[in-house]
Amino acid sequence: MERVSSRTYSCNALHREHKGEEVILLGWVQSIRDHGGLCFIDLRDREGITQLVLDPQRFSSEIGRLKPESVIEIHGNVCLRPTETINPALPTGEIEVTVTQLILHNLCQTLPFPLDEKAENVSEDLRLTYRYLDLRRKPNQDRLRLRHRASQTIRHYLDQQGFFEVELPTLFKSTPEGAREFLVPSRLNPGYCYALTQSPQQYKQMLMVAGIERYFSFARCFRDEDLRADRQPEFTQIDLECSFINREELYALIEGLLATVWKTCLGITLPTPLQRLPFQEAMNRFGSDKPDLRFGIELQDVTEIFKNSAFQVFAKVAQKGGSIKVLKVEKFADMTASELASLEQVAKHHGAQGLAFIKIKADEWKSPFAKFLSEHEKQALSQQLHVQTNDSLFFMADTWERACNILGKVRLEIAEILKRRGTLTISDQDYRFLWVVDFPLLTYDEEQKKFVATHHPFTAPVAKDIPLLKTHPHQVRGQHYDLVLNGIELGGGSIRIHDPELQRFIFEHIIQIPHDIVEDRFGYMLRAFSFGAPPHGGIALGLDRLVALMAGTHSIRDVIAFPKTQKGQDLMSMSPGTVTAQQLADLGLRYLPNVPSS
RNA sequence: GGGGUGGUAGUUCAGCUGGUUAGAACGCCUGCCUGUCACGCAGGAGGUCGCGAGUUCGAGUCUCGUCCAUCCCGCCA
Repeated sequence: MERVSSRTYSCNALHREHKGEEVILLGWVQSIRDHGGLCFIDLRDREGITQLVLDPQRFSSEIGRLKPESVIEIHGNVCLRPTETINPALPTGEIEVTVTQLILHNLCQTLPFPLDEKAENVSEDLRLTYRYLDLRRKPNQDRLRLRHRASQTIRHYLDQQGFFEVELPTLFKSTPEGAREFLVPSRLNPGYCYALTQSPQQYKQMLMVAGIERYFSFARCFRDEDLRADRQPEFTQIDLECSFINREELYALIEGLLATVWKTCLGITLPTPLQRLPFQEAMNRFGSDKPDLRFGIELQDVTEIFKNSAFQVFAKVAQKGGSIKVLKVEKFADMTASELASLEQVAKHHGAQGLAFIKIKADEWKSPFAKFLSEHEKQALSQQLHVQTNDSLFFMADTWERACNILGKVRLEIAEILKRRGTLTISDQDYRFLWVVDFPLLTYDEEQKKFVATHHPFTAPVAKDIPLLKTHPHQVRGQHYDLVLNGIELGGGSIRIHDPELQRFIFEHIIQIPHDIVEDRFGYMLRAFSFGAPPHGGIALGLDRLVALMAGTHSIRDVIAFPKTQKGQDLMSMSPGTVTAQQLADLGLRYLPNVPSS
């Protein structure tokens, strides 16, 4: 292979002012158009495309071998194109480079899949196997470029705000309360394991005790759970923590961050401050703790109306302290059987027995349970929901939480249907941020028969609710906040507990972790909090999700250079891979007999 | 752990109630072509129908199992 010459321009740089210049370009062959007596090559690099013109006689051997996506170096002269052949679609469309020398640096084999727009339809596993090829495509290049720009903007902003970027360990210890973890056996400590950090939560709190005051990092986080389009086993969080901060200050800080990123990367001015919604209200109105506010169709509560209904399904729920929630969809009485079926499927998918509905027609209310509806109930519904002819109503009767949740999913599916019908338009460019606040500090776990932390056990209770901890723990609100955008949770955080006595009380008496286990896992934290711990709080934002939303894609795989499949594999490098018996022996490990090994 | 969808040429797909030699487009190969930029024209090669059983005179098509991918539920403090 010949030596690479110094590149004089990128493939997006040359214009008519460069006419006559001798240039050296390097890049990939995007396309070859050989006309017999004249040959064009589109040369592409990261920045753009330049058209090359070659004399096929002079370069016959090279052109004969050349294939798309080969890497070449050319020396040549910038020429103006004949006026009628200017390509206005190309920034370099006024010129072309007449090639005097062509060096083939790397020949490309026949591609396993096309790299043009058709690649969008190619199966993802094939594209992931050849990820280095898929990443050459402009949409993917643009997404990584956007991710870079967002990261740099965030770094700069946080630096301006007085944050230190500190790298924290990813080898930590197991904290089994949270997500399933990746374990890393310790060779030097046989029988002991590290766990890869689910988040650097405990370390960053220690930084606050250490007097760093303001910390951030792009934290790699690891969770060994089943994957989704918006979940990877390893992902990146914008992780930050501040001392001497209250919730209001933190909201303002993050709102400033988002506004800066949106302005810099998308050219969009975000209106701030962002909307806030208490958890209870979010559930009651949207059936979700991460509501999509780009459309209305809100839930309403009609429990009272059905307290004494002849419709036993509803009456029983109402009498037992459950809730009956309803969605009114205007001008939807003409829903098709398949539209109704898809809504029922969503409801059942999330654990409902069925989906009760009423179609409001001019002459009557059509519903499978119409015969149970009294005139009084109809009137009450009409009045409360402002029902009009051709509206449809969807009901869910269950515990408050389940009724809200399921109808919330139905609400999202209704939006999808209305979008398909063309009666609802939801733009990807419509960014509806909100803070969801006032979460309950504790959630009762039916399986474990005890309270668990709604978010994590370090979350501080709202100060005036602290007395309720002993008497009415479920009423205690946490100083937690979730940041939500268009129905997607971007992240969450809280003001933390910095009082060792309160922290110990919550560990041992509220979430009932035995004393010795508390000492083993969290003893160092409690000790640290007794050596002058500042009040502190923070947040972690999912960088992958953030960039995915900015890029207008719903899959975070699109904004991660080398994502893993749903089984957690990297199809390109074929990881995870097997290890030798010797490697296992070094760690003091052995697979069980039924596990295949190399 | 559970449910849905998909797997046919290099790629994307078609292939009807089971029935001759499994097709199309793009890509690939060969030849021709001096203004293309989705170049054009002519010709050609290319298939273990994911894998394994089964039903059948006969299976790409039906059944069962299995593998892979993907979407979702559980899970993700």
